[in-house]
Amino acid sequence: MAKLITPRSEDYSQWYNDLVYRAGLADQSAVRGCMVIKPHGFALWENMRDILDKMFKDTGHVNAYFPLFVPKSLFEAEEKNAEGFAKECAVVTHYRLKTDPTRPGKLIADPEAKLEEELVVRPTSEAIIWNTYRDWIHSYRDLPILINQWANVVRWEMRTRPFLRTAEFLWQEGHTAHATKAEAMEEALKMHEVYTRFAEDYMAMPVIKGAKSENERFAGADDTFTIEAMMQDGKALQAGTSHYLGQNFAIAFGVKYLTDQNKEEYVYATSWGVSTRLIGALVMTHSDDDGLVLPPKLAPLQVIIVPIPKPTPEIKAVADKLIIELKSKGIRVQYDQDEKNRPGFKFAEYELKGVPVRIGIGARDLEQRVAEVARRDTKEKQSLPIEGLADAVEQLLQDIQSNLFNRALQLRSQNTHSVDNWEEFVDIMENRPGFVYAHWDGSIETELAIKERTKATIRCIPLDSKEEPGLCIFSGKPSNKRVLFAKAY
RNA sequence: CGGGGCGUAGCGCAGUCCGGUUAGCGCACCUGGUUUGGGACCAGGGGGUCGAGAGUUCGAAUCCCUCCGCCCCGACCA
Repeated sequence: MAKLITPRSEDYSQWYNDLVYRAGLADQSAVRGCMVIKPHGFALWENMRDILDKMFKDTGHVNAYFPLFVPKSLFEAEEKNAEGFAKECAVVTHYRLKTDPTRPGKLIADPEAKLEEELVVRPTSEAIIWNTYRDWIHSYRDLPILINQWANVVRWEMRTRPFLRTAEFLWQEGHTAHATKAEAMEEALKMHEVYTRFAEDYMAMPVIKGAKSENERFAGADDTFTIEAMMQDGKALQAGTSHYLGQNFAIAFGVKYLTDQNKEEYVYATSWGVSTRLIGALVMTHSDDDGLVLPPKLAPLQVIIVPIPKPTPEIKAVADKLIIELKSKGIRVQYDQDEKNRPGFKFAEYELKGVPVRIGIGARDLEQRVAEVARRDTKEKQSLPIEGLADAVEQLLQDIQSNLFNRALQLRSQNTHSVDNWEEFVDIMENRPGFVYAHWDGSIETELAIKERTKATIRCIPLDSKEEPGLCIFSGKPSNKRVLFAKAY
């Protein structure tokens, strides 16, 4: 049978594309830049969404929903935000179609039905939300407001890649309002921490926590906190951001409240989001040439039981009992009843889909009361007694989860360097992409010059980076700490 | 928007340069049979406005013109 997936070593980005389509995560759509998220991909997103949603609720947030369309006049209110997103906005100009008088059967936007005010399809919702918050907030007693929304947004990108960058994507966006700067900053950092925990504990994806440089900051934010992950090709992927917005939006939309001293003050804001991009991150962190490798905590299906060579009543009886035990432990498991395909085909198929554990049961196994247990991450197989198998599988799933994290962490360490001279910096970026900790003089000019020459950008100023006197890798000017450089997705 | 590539069955492709019966192959699909511990085999079968439009010609997947779409690389970006 022909190889379905381009090997990573041959062409990493083709490998990624092949995988996304072959594993049934997504399909191309009739709309340029937009994809169809197929059931397997959406199941992953649902698992992510459910876990994140619980984490948000546990930190005091509630969900709401705001409109897809933003009147242009609102959109332009916060200037930096508007400017930052303006060049990638889809705009609704008409509200009706009519048949084309010159081409029968064809439709045109009805020139009589031009909108008086054009509507921007939200690239993010700060504008519409802060316009609403103005009406909701009058007193310190109305604060804080801790709202999240699950939504789609549109950013008209020139070049798109499935999950990593699409014109329309699904995400969540938290928008909070606070009485004080300290409280808003605390919120921004708290959600940054939530994202970190989600990435590391659930996605098994180690991340570097840091602040964005001014140049890379969210348009309209005073501070942007990011989690940056390393993909298998050594490139960085921004996996989630949390913004301290200061009073920028409050001022732009006139959102003021009275303090307990009856003094009028502007509100402080945060916003934070992660998107379906995380699915791309997941794929590029763990998967291999045989297909997806999914962390058990997020895998739509955690255990598949394959009868060998095909279903029999005897195997089914054993499988049914095992399924009851596994399900009672909250494990997502299925028994493959299909008679058409042979075991080898099924093995390949479940590996492609990333199912963490496969249990093979055949007549030989039944005689000895054992089953063949195969783990997706290492491809190791072992024969284990059916007695107590559920416990062993539960343990194995945990092992896989932590092995994936450790493996990713190891890959990151191997490709992370501390660099003090420009030649070495250039050599790494050109020949063995990875994370580079280097001194930077803090200026935008230097940052842009480095990007120009090497394509590497400052991914973040790590929160835990130590004060350490040094000289800027590019300008030679003094610097007091290292920042994280990498080529980025 | 620049540079490259590609549109022929659900998918992957050959055929196009040099026009010529009924447009072909692999995978997938359907039927029957034999198989079955790592992507089975045999036999039979279904499926095509050859991206669209216009043109040249006795005759166009093939030549000319126009248009549309997609993919990759670059600029932009979560």
